[in-house]
Amino acid sequence: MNRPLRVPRVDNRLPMLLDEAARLFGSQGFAGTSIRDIVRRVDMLPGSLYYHFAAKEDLLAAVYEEGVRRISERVAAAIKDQVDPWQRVEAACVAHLEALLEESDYAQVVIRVRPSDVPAIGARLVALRDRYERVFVDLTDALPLRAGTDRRTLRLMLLGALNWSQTWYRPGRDDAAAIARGFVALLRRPSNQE
Amino acid sequence: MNRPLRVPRVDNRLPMLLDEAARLFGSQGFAGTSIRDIVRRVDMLPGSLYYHFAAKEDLLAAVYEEGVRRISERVAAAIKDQVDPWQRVEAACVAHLEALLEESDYAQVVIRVRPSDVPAIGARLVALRDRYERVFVDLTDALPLRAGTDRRTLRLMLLGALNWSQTWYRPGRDDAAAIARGFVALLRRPSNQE
DNA sequence: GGACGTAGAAAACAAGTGTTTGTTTTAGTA
DNA sequence: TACTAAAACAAACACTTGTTTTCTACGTCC
Repeated sequence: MNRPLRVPRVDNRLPMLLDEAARLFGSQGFAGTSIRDIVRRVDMLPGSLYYHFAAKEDLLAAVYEEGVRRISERVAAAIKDQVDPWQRVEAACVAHLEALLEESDYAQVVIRVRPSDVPAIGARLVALRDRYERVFVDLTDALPLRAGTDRRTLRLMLLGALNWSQTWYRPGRDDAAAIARGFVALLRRPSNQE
Repeated sequence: MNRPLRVPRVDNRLPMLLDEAARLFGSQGFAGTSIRDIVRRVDMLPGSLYYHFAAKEDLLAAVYEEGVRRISERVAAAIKDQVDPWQRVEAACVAHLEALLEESDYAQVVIRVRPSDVPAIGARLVALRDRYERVFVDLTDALPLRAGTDRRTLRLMLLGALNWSQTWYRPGRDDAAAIARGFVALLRRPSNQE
């Protein structure tokens, strides 16, 4: 009979390890971050990481998965109370961007790291990201749009603009929620004057 | 009297070297590409690269600069004949995206590589990119928009959506020009039905 | 109290990294 | 023919990379 109860030790540094990995993968990318970079701040030796993960890629997969979990959670909580389709989209975008820019290193990894950069687990990462973005498919499908408007294009434009903001956003100067609302407003209200 | 004319050799492989560097930096990033990766396909030895460039970063700088030059050229040619502000923006976006997705490996590098990933030349890269994007500042400033519309937000949204398309675009399935026109149309015409 | 799983330390491994150094080949010039 | 610069070769440099192996302290459970 196998043992269902595994008792973790109190001095377990795995959480710290994941946090640091998220911080570095998110800011320097996968190839730009070495295992020694990660373990250094956790006061661990390089080899010790391999007790928790079989390979560097698996560490990334764990961080990436946690990142998807955290964004999904934030977005789900944000749209829960909204009923108006446009307000639901706006709430989701604000939550997405706040998680991405101001809250979680884990979320940054999801946006920053390209699955194609890590062939060994690329398919897994794509599946995770697709599963998350399905929320936005539903949200944009519910929008009352003029006939002929391409909903896929609208969704790709919105998510693209949000995700790219990671490259120019500077904390203090910019405000994540304001940016997200600004993008949604541009799609919702006409900008032209014809 | 010294000789201003230096005759380059005919078997000079520098152009091939730059092409290959652009291809790899664009598809695998800076840290993800080794010097041996680059020189291999050009039938060169690692050390020979250092006759042309003092460091790996300088090779990237050369590729990046050429990338900016190529996109700028394409965009300038595209807007030259247009007079209507919205059509100028559309032409610029189509040219930007076609260069980025279908034409030039060099252009991909400009979008793919983050200046912060290469601290040694980061400031130079930022300056180059800023200089290019100034075209879009002028283009969006000329748009006839309703009072109160934030032009910076509009520009960041447009460029962000375009640049991010690099992550999901697949040749054959997608069409760069159509994507660009779709994005511009969403900003130009109202999508809602209020 | 012996067995066992946890969470690492310690040290090394082979392969790969950017780079340097001395030398060679090629070709135009005086 | 002698000289010089261009462009690369050949081989190594010191260091970093991801990973493996062996050993050890600690707590839990029968």
